[in-house]
Amino acid sequence: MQEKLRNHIEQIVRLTNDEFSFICSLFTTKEYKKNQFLIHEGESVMYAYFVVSGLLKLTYTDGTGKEHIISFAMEDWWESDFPAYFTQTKATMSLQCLEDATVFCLSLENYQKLCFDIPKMESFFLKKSNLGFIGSQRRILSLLTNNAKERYEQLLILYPALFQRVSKTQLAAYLGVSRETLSRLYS
Amino acid sequence: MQEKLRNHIEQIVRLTNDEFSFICSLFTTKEYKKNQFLIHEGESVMYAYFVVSGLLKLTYTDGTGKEHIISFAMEDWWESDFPAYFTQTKATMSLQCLEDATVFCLSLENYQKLCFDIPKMESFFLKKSNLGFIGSQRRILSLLTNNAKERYEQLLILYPALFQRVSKTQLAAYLGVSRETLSRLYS
DNA sequence: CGCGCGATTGAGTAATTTCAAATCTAGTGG
DNA sequence: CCACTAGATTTGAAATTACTCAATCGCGCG
Repeated sequence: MQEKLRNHIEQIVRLTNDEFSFICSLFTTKEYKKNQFLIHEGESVMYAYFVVSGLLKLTYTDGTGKEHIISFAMEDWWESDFPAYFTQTKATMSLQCLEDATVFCLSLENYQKLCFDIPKMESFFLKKSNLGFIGSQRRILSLLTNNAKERYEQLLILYPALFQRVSKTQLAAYLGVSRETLSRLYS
Repeated sequence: MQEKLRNHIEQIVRLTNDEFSFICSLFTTKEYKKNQFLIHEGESVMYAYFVVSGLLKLTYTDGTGKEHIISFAMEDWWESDFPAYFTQTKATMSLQCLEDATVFCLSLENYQKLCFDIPKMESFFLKKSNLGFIGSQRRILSLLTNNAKERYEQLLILYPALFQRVSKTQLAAYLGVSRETLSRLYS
């Protein structure tokens, strides 16, 4: 199972067996059931998570109680409430399972140790972070530029797998429209 | 003038004089006048820019000719069409001066050299990238959660300086509403 | 003075939301 | 095999919000 993480990292930097053993020693493994929370709004954020299997959603609940989905996290994705993780403050978002999931957990302390002890891992995280930033900008652009229907179709092209796995209600919360409007779109 | 860059970097990592001299040797300086383009859609993206002074906007023009502002870049900000910069492909965005500007230019080659030769700079860029990612996520959340009026007020709180420097038309293009709608908001 | 640019206002139109009701679907137990 | 239920999805209709297009206003500058 650790091999999944290794393959993932080695798509960007090469690792020796010793290095990878060390890396593994800094992660713990956890299993969650559908609907369980990995991060609960208002509580401390202990870990960043690497998703081995399953599907998560990162959400924010606004003042009126409406839930918005900042991102989905599937296999091979990293996810956390990063603002809270990096600053060690309370979560403003929640991270919850849409399917049973297995994740590797990395504490901030171990993240820093990883960066410090294995410079290659710092390169790895830098690349990942840049890609994450670029992805977020693409999403901003999509929200600014496209209407709900176009956003829906873009998402369908970008992540076709999602449509088998999440309800339209969840997709609507990601796209930023009401589920009724989304339902009326594909006519 | 280089001191601005040094201060900026040293807010995150400490530098020796030698290190900083080397860093400086990898940047070139350029001056632009208001309305000039640093990056033009469809052309190659040679540099990432550190803004010494002035104000830039990163824009995307959609199929109907409407311009959307992905971000403003003021003093001490890094900006580029990063997707095109990192992959050395043609720009899909444009970077243009809203005010006369002085920038330091960093080629991708020199960026990589910087990361490779001075690991501290890799740490610096990782931290910056994480902050950029977090900022983008905040913006996504704001677009999903808040209506135009709330977004306007948040922006006002976050970057009060912008309001002295940018026309309402530009602000509207950033907030994702028409300038007429923005005009009607603050009643 | 008059031009040009940005900001504002008005009126009609289009898109989206909200709330409520109806329909569909998968799983359960009889 | 069928009835039943919970959850998700769809539909309807009214209300709200934002957009477009056009006209007007305000101001600085040659």
